[in-house]
Amino acid sequence: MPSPLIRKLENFEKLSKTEKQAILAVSTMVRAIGRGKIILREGDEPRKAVLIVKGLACRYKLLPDGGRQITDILVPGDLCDGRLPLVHEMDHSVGTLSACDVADIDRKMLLAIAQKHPRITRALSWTSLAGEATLREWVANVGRRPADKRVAFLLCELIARINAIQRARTGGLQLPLGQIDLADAAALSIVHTNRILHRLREKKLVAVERRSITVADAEGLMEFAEFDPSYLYPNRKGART
Amino acid sequence: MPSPLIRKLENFEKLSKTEKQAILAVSTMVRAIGRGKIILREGDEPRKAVLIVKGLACRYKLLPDGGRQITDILVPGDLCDGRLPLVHEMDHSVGTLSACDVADIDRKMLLAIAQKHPRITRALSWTSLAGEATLREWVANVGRRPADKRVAFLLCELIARINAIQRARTGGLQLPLGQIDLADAAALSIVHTNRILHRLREKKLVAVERRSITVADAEGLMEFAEFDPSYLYPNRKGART
DNA sequence: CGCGGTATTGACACTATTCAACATCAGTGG
DNA sequence: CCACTGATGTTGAATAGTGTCAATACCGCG
Repeated sequence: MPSPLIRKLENFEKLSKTEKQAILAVSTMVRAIGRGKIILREGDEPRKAVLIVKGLACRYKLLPDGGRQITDILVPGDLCDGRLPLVHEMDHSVGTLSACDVADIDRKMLLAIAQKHPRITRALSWTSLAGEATLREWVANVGRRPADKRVAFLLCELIARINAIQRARTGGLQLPLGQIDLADAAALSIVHTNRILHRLREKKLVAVERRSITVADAEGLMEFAEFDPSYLYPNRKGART
Repeated sequence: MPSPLIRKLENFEKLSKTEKQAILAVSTMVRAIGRGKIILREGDEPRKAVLIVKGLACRYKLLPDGGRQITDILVPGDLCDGRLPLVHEMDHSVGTLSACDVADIDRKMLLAIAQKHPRITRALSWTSLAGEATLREWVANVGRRPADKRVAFLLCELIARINAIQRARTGGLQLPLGQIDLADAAALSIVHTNRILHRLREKKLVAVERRSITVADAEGLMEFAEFDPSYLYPNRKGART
């Protein structure tokens, strides 16, 4: 499988063979991580950039009362520590939601590549913009949507983002996502998340198994959630309805 | 008053006289805007960067059901359209929460300055990182905090950010903020926001007037909200508790 | 002076949380 | 290979927290 990072960047900027090669060259150090593991901890100073190659991960914050709020889900092609040219202290943690393959990327090498290939830099800037837009969408989602649409919205975003880096999708898409994690992302209790999922299942929009949710009717789910994916592509004009 | 943008950037990078001059030179076109006006509309392609010089503004999204979710509050020194080197379509709107003075900054000029002065570019990158961290904090705040701490948290962030660009603070800080706007930021109903404010007033933490909230006891409010401002300064190490 | 936006208050409905008990599954070690 | 065990999922009932509705008060502005 080609690097999902290339797939992701090419959604924003067409890359030359040389540029793709350069990206491939830095993302060779792939290692497997189990589910529920911590990749980066709040307060850490990340030494290397970590690329999600396979599986799902998330950014999250722990609250004083022990609660956890997931602020972003990472799909293959996503980099853990957002902006590259700067070292900093993590304001949040990153952990896996499923078993993952990740690639460790040396920050200096990544920076060197970015400086050599302006198109890559620009593509990375786009991903950063998309990331910010996604966060705003999450604030609105968590703050103002009713629970059922909120959960549906999250699932819609996930399949949209995964589809953007995986071609040739056929039928439903299975997400390796447990209900506890879904609850922490939707800012709902586990019990309520469970009930909402059952409701979505009754509407034939999703199928639920242990630690996996299959989107059965992506069209219907998007309609139900009133999902407009244009925020994921800040470079495309007029995509907005 | 010196440019609040300089104040803000100097929280991240010490700037030379030349650099300050350069910033001052591009932010001369100041104009006044009334309260409740739209500065940038979702879907627009912003032609110029807009700097808040005085007053409060906000980013917000409108939802299909007519609701409004504020995703970020802009204080003096903040730029409306986040990232500079890129033109794009707004995924959200920007509007004023109080009467404001804003400066229109030509994007090309700003870009030219950034290219000439790496320290300015770096400072802008820091502000961008801080902005992302703030958004994550908002997701956690709106998603997981009880209503009273949520409102308190918002007020704490506001005074922290305003204090960062205004020296010589004495006593309580008055925020020109109506309850409707506060409700849209906290993701609460107007009625409930009103009751929460009364509760905070009973605790002698704030004073409420028409379209203005005065933080009477900043220390107490921060303690009550469990507010840790370190996310606002991603460049400072070890600030985290 | 009247009008519209804002703030306030009470009653009520509803959504979501909590608690608790139980079912189920996957992994582990004996 | 099986039994144990801890994590996950499921369900019902009681409760707390918020939202909605509606009526009123208030203020600034035209």
